[in-house]
Amino acid sequence: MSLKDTSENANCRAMSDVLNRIGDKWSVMVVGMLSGGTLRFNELKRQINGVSQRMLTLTLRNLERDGLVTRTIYPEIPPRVEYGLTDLGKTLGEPINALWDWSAANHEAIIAARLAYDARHKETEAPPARKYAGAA
Amino acid sequence: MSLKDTSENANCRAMSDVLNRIGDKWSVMVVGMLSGGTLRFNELKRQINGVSQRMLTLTLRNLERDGLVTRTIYPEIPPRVEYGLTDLGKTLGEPINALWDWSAANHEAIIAARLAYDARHKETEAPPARKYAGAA
DNA sequence: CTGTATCCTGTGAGATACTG
DNA sequence: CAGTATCTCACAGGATACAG
Repeated sequence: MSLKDTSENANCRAMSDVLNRIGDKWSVMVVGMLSGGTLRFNELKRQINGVSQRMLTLTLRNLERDGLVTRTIYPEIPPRVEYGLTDLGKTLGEPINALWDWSAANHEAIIAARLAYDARHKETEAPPARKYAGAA
Repeated sequence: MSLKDTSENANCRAMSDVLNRIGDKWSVMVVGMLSGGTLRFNELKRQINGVSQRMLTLTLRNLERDGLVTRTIYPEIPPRVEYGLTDLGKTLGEPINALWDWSAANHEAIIAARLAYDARHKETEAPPARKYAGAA
């Protein structure tokens, strides 16, 4: 199925749906982390630099709900919870990896393109504090 | 390069950066549309169902800035502007397609997982308004 | 340790109106 | 037709405090 099918809402919605998960950087991080094996909550939190407890919890819940991540509670004291990828989660790892590779391969090109673009438009574009053209 | 490298900030940032573009559904749509050939502004607007003029403009600007999309102005009356993919944009199409395929293939599984999850948690837990912004 | 509830802020994004 | 500017609202997400 090609990308051209916006009118075909079924696929379009599927993609949007998945994109909402993929596009979330924390989800991607979590899937990446867990691809190396199961981890506990705080292990994840430590390894994923910059994630807040709240976001990690929400991310994990969403991933779990979508059937991508498993959550195993060990009713001990202190409590222990381990997260891992489901089979579905593992298959998702592949397209994500493709994207990761693409990013690594082309990030520089993008940066360069941005610089070029900005340079190109610095001449054309006017300063930010310009409201009306009243007097000047 | 594996996904495991959050500590390795270079790749991590590259990924985040790219993800910010990929994660945006309009960007994905535009790239998808343009993969079939160049289109004019309003052609895009019509074909991408639900996009506002504003968002389409912003999306196109970002894609152009990132070197993924070309913008060609024909100084006619009425004005005509055509958008197309750059080579870089085309290469991006491939991982995106992989994701698209994954979505198509696994969307049902995800839907099912969600239903299962919701059912599983309706018994255990019974909070109707799960979002904090709900009742206020 | 593993979460949930709350507050607060910035930003994303639609609607609308105007310009060239 | 193509695009910019502005207003507005909702929501994502960080910080924090509390609970099991």
